[in-house]
Amino acid sequence: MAVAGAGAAYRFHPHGAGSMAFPRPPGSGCPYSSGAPLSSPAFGGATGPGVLQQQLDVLDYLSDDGGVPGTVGAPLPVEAAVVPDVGYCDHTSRAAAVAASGKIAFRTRSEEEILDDGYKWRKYGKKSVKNSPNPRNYYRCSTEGCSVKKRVERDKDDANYVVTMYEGVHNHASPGTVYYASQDPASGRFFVTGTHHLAP
DNA sequence: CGAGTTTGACCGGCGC
DNA sequence: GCGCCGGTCAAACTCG
Repeated sequence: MAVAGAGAAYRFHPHGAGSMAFPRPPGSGCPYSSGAPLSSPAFGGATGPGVLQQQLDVLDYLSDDGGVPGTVGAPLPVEAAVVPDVGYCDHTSRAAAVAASGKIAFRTRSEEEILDDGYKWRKYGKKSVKNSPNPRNYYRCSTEGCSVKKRVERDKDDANYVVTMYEGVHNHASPGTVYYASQDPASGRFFVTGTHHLAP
């Protein structure tokens, strides 16, 4: 896919989508590779003003039905459920389907299982699942009227990674967290280079 | 005391 | 039809 090379940054804004025109037709090109929202040059690992460097340093796009890594996909982890413009850097129909369904999964290298994505989540269940030694945790957006859910579990192959699956689209504004990511041209994987918590 | 978490029970979907 | 499994519910519990 036509993604800019190392250091090219993706800027994800929870409210940046403007309208909720979702989804954009696949194949219309990656809005990020064309430059628009990610013209922020402060990336490539640099921590710009207001950017909080966090421990999330690796992202892996996963499918929504089993977490098969490797597909170069939406570089949008946390904001995926918020910004409909997710998944368009992935030109596979599968990823488009994932985006269209409001489901997205990704893998994050983090010590923390709960990533601060700007929303408030309420845990409603925990279950150990087959084929994984780690339990899966179930969360619901605690905002009244919002039915977005997410599942969080440790990667069965590498406990250093947390697999998060979002389902649904928030119907409300979030306190706001902007995620910055860039892609490693060698591996094709996306890296979170920083986050920016917006003022409420 | 209210909000959030824990945890066992329950339910529905799916494969055999 | 049956059993397994993932997802959800809800009562009890914890914490601030």
